Amino acid sequence: MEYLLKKGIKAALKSLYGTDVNEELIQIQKTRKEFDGDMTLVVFPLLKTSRKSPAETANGLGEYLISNISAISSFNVINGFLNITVAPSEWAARLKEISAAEHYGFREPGTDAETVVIEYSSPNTNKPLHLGHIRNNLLGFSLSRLMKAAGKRVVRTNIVNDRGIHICKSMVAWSLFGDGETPEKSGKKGDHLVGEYYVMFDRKYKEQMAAMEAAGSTPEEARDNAPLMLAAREMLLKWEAGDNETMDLWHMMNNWVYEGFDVTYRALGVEFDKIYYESDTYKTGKQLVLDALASGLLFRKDDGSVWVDLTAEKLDHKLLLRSDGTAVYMTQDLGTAVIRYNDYNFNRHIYVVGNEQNYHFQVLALVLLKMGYRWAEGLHHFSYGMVELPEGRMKSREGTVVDADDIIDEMTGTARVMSQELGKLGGFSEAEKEDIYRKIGLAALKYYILKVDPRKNMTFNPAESIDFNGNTGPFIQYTYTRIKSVLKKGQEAGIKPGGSSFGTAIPNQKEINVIKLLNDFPASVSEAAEALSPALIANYLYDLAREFNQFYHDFPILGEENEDLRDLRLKLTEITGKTIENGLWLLGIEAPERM
RNA sequence: GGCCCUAUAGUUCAAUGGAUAGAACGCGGGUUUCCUAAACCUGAAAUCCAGGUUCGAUUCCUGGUGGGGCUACCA
Repeated sequence: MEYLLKKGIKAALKSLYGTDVNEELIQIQKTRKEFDGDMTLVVFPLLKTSRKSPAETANGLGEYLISNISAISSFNVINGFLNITVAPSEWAARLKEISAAEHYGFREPGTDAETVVIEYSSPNTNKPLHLGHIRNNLLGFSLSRLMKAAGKRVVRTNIVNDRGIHICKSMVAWSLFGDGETPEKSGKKGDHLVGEYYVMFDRKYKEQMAAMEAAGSTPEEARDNAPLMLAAREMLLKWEAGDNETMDLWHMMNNWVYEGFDVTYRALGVEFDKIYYESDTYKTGKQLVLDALASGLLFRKDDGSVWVDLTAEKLDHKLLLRSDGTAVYMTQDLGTAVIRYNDYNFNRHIYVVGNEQNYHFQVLALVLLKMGYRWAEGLHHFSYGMVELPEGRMKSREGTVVDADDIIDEMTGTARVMSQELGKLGGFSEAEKEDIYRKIGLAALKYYILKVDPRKNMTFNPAESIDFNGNTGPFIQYTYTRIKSVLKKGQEAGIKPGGSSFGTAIPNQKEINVIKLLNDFPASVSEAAEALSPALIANYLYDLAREFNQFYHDFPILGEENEDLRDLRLKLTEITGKTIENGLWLLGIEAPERM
């Protein structure tokens, strides 16, 4: 419709002023609610062409459009804005078209579809997932669905940071103080158990340092020579040497963690197609670095460490291999990227990683390009802001971390309390009720996080918990369940939408408002996929749910006597339901039948 | 010090360079004979400061100020 209007305006300008105007000057936007009309042309950019006042120009164009385009029923001019009204019957026709398209808004991947690899989650195996990981997982998962809906071939991956000194720390602490504790014996979730030993390491290490300093050591000596640190370093060396006992311990503890992570991932509803482990990729990275060094692309310092010089790119020197030849983070990521390219031949690779690593990913792409990998141009760091608490940043050392499992439980619990207060779940079994509470609680959590512009830091206040009213996930779910309920009642009453006369009724303004939004859905999906922004979908859904509720509140649907009108409204309801369902799917939020 | 991100009602979030800056929570009023009141209606309340570009700036540019991040032989 917008395209039609644009064409019409171009023709109007040609006919009125005899000029072909650059399309960029024809700015069409949605008419703001407080004015009459559906679409608005901003006439200011056209004044140079018309050489007339804004009002005259707008009126001239309006007259032309109204007599040349039948779909346009009227226009008005305010302050240089030409508000154009599309005939209501035209909107009814649009609704009919929309209802005819089964999966409108979602595209099937063609044979020439881009392959997009999306890496997200990327946990360390020394501690449980926290609130920051939740934002990461939700964004990554939703992005993968957006990409899929936009017709891309999507590979969802996860890289597990399963090696390094930090992993050895929890292994050392468990060996020394664990007394054979296991998840089974303690009843603790595996990742939480391992996390406790990581924290214990840090605490005991600090005690040792304090004792050494009290005995006359300098802080540096204490830091480097505390028995626990020596033990952790020794264990890392043993690990790299493949020592059997160490490897067994490592496997055992990592498996505890993976079992714990799986529970959290399942609760969050996120999935992966392929999981990579740094313990598998770091060697490839090392080899890449050594090859590049041999080709003279890198340089070695006197102490034997290997560096890349990025001063030409306005960055500095970056370490790629330690003086003892071991790999660093960058080394592993180089290896992982190359392995992934070999695995999937991707066109694009999206890394969902926090913005504190902007520099890291800038360097990663540059180093790969320097090594001659042209595909590195397709690497994209999807950089999101941190989740802060009202007291400030979460710090694991200070114990101000919000645990992912805890927050999920808390949200479900809040949903349970709210639901029971409303008391609308009569006739459901306990298990069914729990399932609904879980869906609602998670929707609240997911929506709360996804509706925010990913680039921005966001504040999460666990004490106040999350709203279930207003611009929230449960509000959208609620709207969906109302729709389901109406459709069901209609069915029971034998009212079938879409009879032969469907499309003859003329929608009122509130109905048109809903139709307009439904009409926008496909564009919103591709826009959100383009902009990598689940927040756009979230806000779209809220608009739609609100607009629908306003219509729903004022007009009867099943009780409407006029069959054509009832048909229109039922169809409108049905399509809104489908659209909300699709939109929620994009956000990874479940749509309950009842709540 | 250098580099990057960010600043909007009391709070949490919106706004392709366009009209009177939208919502939600909270606060103040209302609306249930009717398909779900987790709803609907309604009131008060905001663009960090100073310049610049533009017919027009919350948006773009410059300079301040505040907040955050990076600048590790941690990951």
